[in-house]
Amino acid sequence: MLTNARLVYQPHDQVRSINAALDRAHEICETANVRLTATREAILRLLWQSHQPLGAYQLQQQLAKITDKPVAPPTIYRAIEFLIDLGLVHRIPSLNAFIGCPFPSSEHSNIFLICESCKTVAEIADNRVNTLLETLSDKADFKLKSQSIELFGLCPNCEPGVKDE
Amino acid sequence: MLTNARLVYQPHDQVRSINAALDRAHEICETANVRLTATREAILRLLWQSHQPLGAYQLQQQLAKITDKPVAPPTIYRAIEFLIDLGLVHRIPSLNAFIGCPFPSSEHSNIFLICESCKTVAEIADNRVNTLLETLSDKADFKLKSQSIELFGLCPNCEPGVKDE
DNA sequence: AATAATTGTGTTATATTATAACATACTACT
DNA sequence: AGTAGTATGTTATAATATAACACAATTATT
Repeated sequence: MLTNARLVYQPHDQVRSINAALDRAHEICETANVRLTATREAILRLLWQSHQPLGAYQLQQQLAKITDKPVAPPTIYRAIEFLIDLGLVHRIPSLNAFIGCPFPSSEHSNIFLICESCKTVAEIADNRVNTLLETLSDKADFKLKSQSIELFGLCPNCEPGVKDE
Repeated sequence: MLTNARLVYQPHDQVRSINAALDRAHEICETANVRLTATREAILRLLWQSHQPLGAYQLQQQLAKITDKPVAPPTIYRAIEFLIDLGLVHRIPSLNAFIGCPFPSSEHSNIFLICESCKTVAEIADNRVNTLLETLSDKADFKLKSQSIELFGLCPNCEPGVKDE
């Protein structure tokens, strides 16, 4: 099981992990022979900085603060689409919002743990889930291509009494 | 495994199954002591008639054809909310659309098989998925409450060559 | 280096989905 | 019939997303 749950739920060295992730993103773009432009990188950084998923218009506002050159929705959506295609960002359909992917290289289908209280989203990838869903799809004669799995509940920081070990 | 895949993917006696389902819906409402009004029933019927999920504004259009008394969006959304609360209808977040639930009494979490070609949606409920997702949530110290599982791919009618047995 | 081809962004307008707020009507109970 | 609760009507608008076309930047080609 691959997950960023610990990172998301506990304090850690954000700056370092984001810089490492951005380096990784640049590599990925170089390999794919596409450009991680300033706008795209800025949006990716904003998404990685936030453990809450951000909507397109929230990204627009936050960008405006940084660059003081306001950017219109189409640009935001185009950048998001670009990042999603590379697997660097995911869309959370039930929230109409986007979140940075912590392990972009993985081909696993991703499972999102969405905290209904603090809105934090952690991510899990697990092969058994994929296998099981494949099996079920087969039984229904359904040719599975991709999937979106969203789990709603309470993260350890919001679930009272359980956190201490 | 509980599923309506066969019903959805193959021709069958629609009228009869819808009437049976509507009877069932009336029972459920009576038990819950709530009212299945004309508008609510009409929307439920439309959703059950369609194997494709319908958006709120599609429902509005279709209602207009039947009743020639046009209904505004808030009414549509209110009816949908009512039906969702009773478990008679589900929202498909990635499509911003709604679909009738074939086995409303079940407490199982539902898995949607969304055909990317014909947009037909079948539904599966399977306990092993629930169990597995529970286990994974536990490991991440996440208190699971509900879930949305959407599978994208091709239904047997759209997947070339596979259908015949 | 100049030009063409490709890719990315700006800009305007608008489509699509969803809800807020308040008024009116309907239903069930006493 | 009167009243409380529930449901719908109505108007306006919020929030999310995209179409269409112009312009700019980057890369490739000669």
